[in-house]
Amino acid sequence: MATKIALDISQCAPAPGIEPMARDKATDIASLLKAVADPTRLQILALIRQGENSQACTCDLTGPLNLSQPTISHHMKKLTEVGLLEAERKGTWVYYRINQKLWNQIAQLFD
Amino acid sequence: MATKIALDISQCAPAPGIEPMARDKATDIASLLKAVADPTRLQILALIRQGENSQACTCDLTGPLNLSQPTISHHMKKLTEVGLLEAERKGTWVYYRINQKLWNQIAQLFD
DNA sequence: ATTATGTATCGATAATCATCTATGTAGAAG
DNA sequence: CTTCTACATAGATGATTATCGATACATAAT
Repeated sequence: MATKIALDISQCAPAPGIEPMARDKATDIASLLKAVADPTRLQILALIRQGENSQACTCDLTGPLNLSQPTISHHMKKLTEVGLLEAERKGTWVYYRINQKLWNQIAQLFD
Repeated sequence: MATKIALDISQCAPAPGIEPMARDKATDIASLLKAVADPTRLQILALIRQGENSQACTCDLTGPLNLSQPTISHHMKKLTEVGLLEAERKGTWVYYRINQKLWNQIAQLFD
């Protein structure tokens, strides 16, 4: 005798063909966004953008942000590592500029 | 006899009138960006955007992302707390949609 | 050489967080 | 009422990280 199979229509059935964004890509984008997702670094970026020639050195930032020089240096490294800042040494100073191309690419992530 | 004062031109002298972005504002923006700056949540958002009606429920995501249900639930909460996701209950399911207005505002942060 | 200024690195610490298992809650169906 | 499915919450844990003081490195000036 044939057993009746309950056709359970109310099961969660995610679309089988749906593939998530590649984990590597997601991790890369997350690293970039993580660099920006910090209040101090947002303030740093804003200060650089409004600075003369859109650049600034570390010592320009410790005062306004009321943070120690190693802390600022730490943030500059984070932002430079992901390519969002570019550094140029001039004498004792190191000037940081924003990588506009990468900056624009962030905006495009949210189109 | 007048003493000669050394005019030390090579001191770091940040522009005095420069005020940094308000800390509260920076913290708010950082909170929003922190919610997005995670590989799993980026995958979740991408899955929702490519899903039917641009929405998805939790059980649609555990499979493709290979994560436990509580972990997915945790991420949904994070995204909902900052307003990036909106939840609607329909029976046992909870459907999540993206808040397009806020999504667009993120892009405008990088104009 | 020595000193002074700007920057980077090191080591430590406290806080945040992504993930899990276990458990609780809510709605639907028998 | 009991059971099943979907979702949420609690507690624990290991990893990451923002910050600092101390110290090292780099460049310029005396």
